[in-house]
Amino acid sequence: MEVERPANLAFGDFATNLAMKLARPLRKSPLEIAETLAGALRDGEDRELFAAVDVARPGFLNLRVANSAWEAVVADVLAAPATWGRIPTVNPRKVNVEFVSANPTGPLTVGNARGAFVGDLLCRVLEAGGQTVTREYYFNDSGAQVGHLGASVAAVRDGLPVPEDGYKGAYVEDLARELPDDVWAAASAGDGDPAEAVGAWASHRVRGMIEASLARLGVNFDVWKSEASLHSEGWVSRAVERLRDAGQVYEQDGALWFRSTAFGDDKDRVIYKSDGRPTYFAADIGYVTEKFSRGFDHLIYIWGVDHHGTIARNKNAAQAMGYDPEHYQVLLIGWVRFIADGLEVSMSKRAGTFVTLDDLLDAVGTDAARWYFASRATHVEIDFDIELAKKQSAENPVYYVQYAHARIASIVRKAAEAGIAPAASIAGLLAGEPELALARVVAQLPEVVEDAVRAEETQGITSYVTDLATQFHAFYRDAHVVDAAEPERSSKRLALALAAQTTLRNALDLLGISAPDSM
RNA sequence: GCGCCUGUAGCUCAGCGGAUAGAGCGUCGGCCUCCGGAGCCGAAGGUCGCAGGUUCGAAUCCUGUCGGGCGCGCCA
Repeated sequence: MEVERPANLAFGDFATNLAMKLARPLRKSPLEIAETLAGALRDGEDRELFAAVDVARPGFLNLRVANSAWEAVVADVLAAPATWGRIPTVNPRKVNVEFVSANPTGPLTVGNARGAFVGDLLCRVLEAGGQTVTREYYFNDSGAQVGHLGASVAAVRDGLPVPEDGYKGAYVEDLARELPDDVWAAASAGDGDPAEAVGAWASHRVRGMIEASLARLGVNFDVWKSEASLHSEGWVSRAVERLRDAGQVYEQDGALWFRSTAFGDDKDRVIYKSDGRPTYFAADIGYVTEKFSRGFDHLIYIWGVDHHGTIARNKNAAQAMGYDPEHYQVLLIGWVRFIADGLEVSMSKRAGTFVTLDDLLDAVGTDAARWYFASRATHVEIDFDIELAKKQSAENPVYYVQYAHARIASIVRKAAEAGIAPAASIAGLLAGEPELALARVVAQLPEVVEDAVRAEETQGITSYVTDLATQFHAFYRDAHVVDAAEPERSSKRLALALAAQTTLRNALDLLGISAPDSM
C-alpha cells in the first residue's frame, strides 16, 4: 500500500490506495473498507491533524491536512532553518563513492563533466540522508598512457611531430613550453627513454589542472588513489590470495584466471597475463580489498555505460573474496552526445578533438551546468547541444528558482526598512488561499529529500524546487507582504516568505547551487 | 548472435501501478502609477514507438516486435 500526494489537489493533500489493496484479502468492497478506515481516522487521536477525511471511488482514502498542522511545520522551519530538509538517518552507513577517475593525460572534457556532477550530487544526497561519504578519485600516473603523454610532450619540445599513438591536443604544446629546463635536461641525460620522466612531470602537472577544474565545479575529493600504489602496497597480491584460498583462480596458457563463470559471468577473466603483467581487473580487485580495509560498508562506482560489461566480474570477485556483492554497487551514467552545428562532437584526447569542462563552464556557468545534469536521470543518454545550451543558459530554469530566492531577500530588506519583523507563529494565516498553497509546498521538502536518497537521483529535487518557486511567485502576486496598515498580517506573511526562502536555499544547497540574495 | 540501456508535446527532458499525462525552451495572445517584468495570466500542441497480456486501474509491470545507443580482449 502507498500513501501519495494526489496529482490533483482537489482530492486532498494525501491519498492512499490501502482499501483497494485490502479488498481482495478481506473479501470486502474497497469503498466499504475505506469508509471504515475513514471513520477510524476521523475519531482517532490524531484527528486534529486532518481537516477532512474523504472516500472516493473506486476506493481511495483522501486526507486533507488541517491548516494548523501546516502552520506548525512553518514554525518548525523558522525555529531551525539550518536543519530544515535533513531527514532522520535510515541507513547510517559509511560509503565510498568513486567517480570521474580520468587518467591525468589531459584536461577534463565535457565527457567527464557528467560523471563529476552526478557523483557529487549523489554524495550530497547521501549526506542529506545521514550517511558518511568519502569522495574518491582513482587514477593511473604510471602506465602506458602516461608514457605516451611524456613522449608527446618530449617530441614537441624537440620540435618533432607527435608520435602516432601520442596526444595531439593544444595542451601538449603548453606542457612542452612549461616543461622546466632541469626536468628536461635530467630526462634527456639518462640512458633510458626520456618519455617516462617527462610523463611523470606532465601527469603531475595535468592532475593539478584537473583538481582546479573540479574545484571550480565545487567538487572536492577526499582521497586521490593511484593505481600503482595498489600494486606496490600489496593489495593486488592479497586479493589474489583471497581468491586462491577460495579456490576461484587457476592457471591456463601461462595466465592466471579468475573463475568468474562460477558466479554467472559469460567467461572467466584474466588477472595476470601470460607475460606476468597484471590486467586492469587485477588492480580493480586489489582496490576492492583496499577500500573495504578502510572500513567502508558500501562501495559505489560511477561509470560510463561503456563499462557496464565489467560490472559482473568485479561484483563476482568481491563475492568470491568474501564480501557481500550487494555492497559493491555500480551506477552507470548514460552517454552524453555533445552536439555542435548539428553534428556530434568527438571527444578524443588522443586526436585533440574535445571540448574541455572549463569551456563548458565558461559557456554556461556552474549553476546552470549543475542544474542541467541534476534534472536528468543518471542512466539515460542525453543530447547536449552546446550552442543551444549557451543560448538557453540565460533562460535556464535555475535562474527562475534563484530569482524567487532573490525576490524574497528583497522583500526581507523592504520589511526591515518598514520595521516589520517576522512572526514566530503564523497561526491563522493559512486561512488565505495564496498562503495555504505556498505553505503546503514548503512542507514537502523532507519527503522530496527522502525520495532522492532512496532513489539516489536528484530530478525530484529540481522539479520540486521549480514548483516551489512557482508557488512563491503566485503568492507574491496575490498576497502583498509589506503593508504598514496591517502590521500583524505583514509579519506573518514575512515569516512564511522566510520559510519559503529557507526551503529554496536548502534545496539548492543540496544540489550545490548558489542561492543569491540579488541577481 | 548474446547482454544492458533507451523510444512521452516542434526541441530538451520529468513522471515509472492510481483519479483530466507534466516542465523548460519554442510559437501565438494579454499584464509594469503597486514589496525586483530574470515575473504573472491565457492559448495552441501528445492514440506516452507498435501489438498482445496481467490488474478494479498501465506511459508505468510482463511477453513479443520495430527503431536508436553501448558492450561482448591476456585494452584501459
